[in-house]
Amino acid sequence: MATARPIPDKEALPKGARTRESILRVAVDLASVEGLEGVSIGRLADELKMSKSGLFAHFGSKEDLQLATVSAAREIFTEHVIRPALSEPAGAPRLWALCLHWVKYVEGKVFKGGCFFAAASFEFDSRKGPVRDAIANAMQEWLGVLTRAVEGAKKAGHLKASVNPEQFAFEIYSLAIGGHWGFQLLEDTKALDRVRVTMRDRIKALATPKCPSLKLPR
Amino acid sequence: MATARPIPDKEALPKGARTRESILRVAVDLASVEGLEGVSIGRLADELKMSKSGLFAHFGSKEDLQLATVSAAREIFTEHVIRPALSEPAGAPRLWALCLHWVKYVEGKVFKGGCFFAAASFEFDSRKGPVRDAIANAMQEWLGVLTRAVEGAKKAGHLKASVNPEQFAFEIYSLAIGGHWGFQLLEDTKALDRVRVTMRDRIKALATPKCPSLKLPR
DNA sequence: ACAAAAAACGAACGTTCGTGCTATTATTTT
DNA sequence: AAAATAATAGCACGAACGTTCGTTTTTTGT
Repeated sequence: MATARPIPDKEALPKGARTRESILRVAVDLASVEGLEGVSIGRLADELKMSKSGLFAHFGSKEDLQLATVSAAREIFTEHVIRPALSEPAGAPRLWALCLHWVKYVEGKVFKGGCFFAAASFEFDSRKGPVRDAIANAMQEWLGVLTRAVEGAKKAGHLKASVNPEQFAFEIYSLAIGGHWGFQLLEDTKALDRVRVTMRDRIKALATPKCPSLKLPR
Repeated sequence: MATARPIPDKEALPKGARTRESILRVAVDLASVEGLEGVSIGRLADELKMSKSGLFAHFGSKEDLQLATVSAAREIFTEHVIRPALSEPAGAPRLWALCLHWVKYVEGKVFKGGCFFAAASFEFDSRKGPVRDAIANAMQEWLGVLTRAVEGAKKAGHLKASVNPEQFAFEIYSLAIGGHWGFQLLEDTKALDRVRVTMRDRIKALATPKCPSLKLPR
């Protein structure tokens, strides 16, 4: 017979998976502040009020924990930046939405220490191994999303035919990471506003008359 | 009487200072790869074939070692990027020299793991304390150097009067850090070439007819 | 050359690191 | 409700961490 409760809406996941998720949610936050290598199992266990060994059992090793953390961060990133932009029409609006959502994602402290991948990228950029590869992979994909958005804007006739999508996607990415640096390290509260303006200026400089207007928020 | 050796040219520094220097030279290299927090005293001592305690005595604490490492890195950065550019005439040539020397400094692996400050910036960007402040300070100065170079280029009539120096300096910085990311993390060997081209394009887009030509190396 | 000072060492400290085990609880499934 | 399974806790390990201390070696100034 079925369970007496007619509302099986929530928590269909088994206990283990739920715990795992909450561990990873704390792990990504911690990693964005202390770095991925700086997230120790003991520290993580304290934060979650569980035993080191109990937590450890969810992952076979520290490296597996790091890989799981990277992929958890990837999902959160997709959720906050990529997915909302994909619901915008292809072309300049979608490209612009990617920019705006990225900035909002940093501004809104989705991760406590700013963008997880900004930290992880520069932490692992001269190492070897699967963790570095996972990070590089995620970033390659992100750059790919940006590149395709630029291509889409070209196809929609919003950007000039002379635009090089890889080049321009890289430029936008650079502005994003530069803004992150100004915001987080230099504590320049205006940094992210300026990034939005600069991004818009750059898009407009390469736009055709067909390009719809790009609105700054608020 | 003077020493028998008539060539007292080298090593006027006392022993302690010389050792300290060689420690810090290894420390910055190691930090550019493993991160500043990742440089352990034991590891550093192994690398230099000296005892942990002997090395430790040169610095009162790990934090002091980190601060010394930051300022050693700062000197190396100045030597490789800022000083050579200052011998160029103020204006677009000096701004362009800053760009080129920065790229060369990354490309030439002055630090084993790429730019020390790229790593350190993103490692400490959401922490507190004197180490973070020292890094932020150095980066603020670097941004200042870039900003003044843009101002100089405006004054020389090489850049349009409409150029906002802070804005444009930030843009150049962003391209630099973006290039570092492509080069180090994505292992894109063309990344730095593309950065040079993009930087030149951006300068030219804001240049007046008076602006001298900016040559790409090789 | 000798005495004073500085530098380097070796051992030990208390912690924390990642990682095994073996129990003991919770949760599912029957 | 009982049996089977999964999740967590407890404890211990060897290694590495930053740091302290007393001793020995090396450099320096006279």
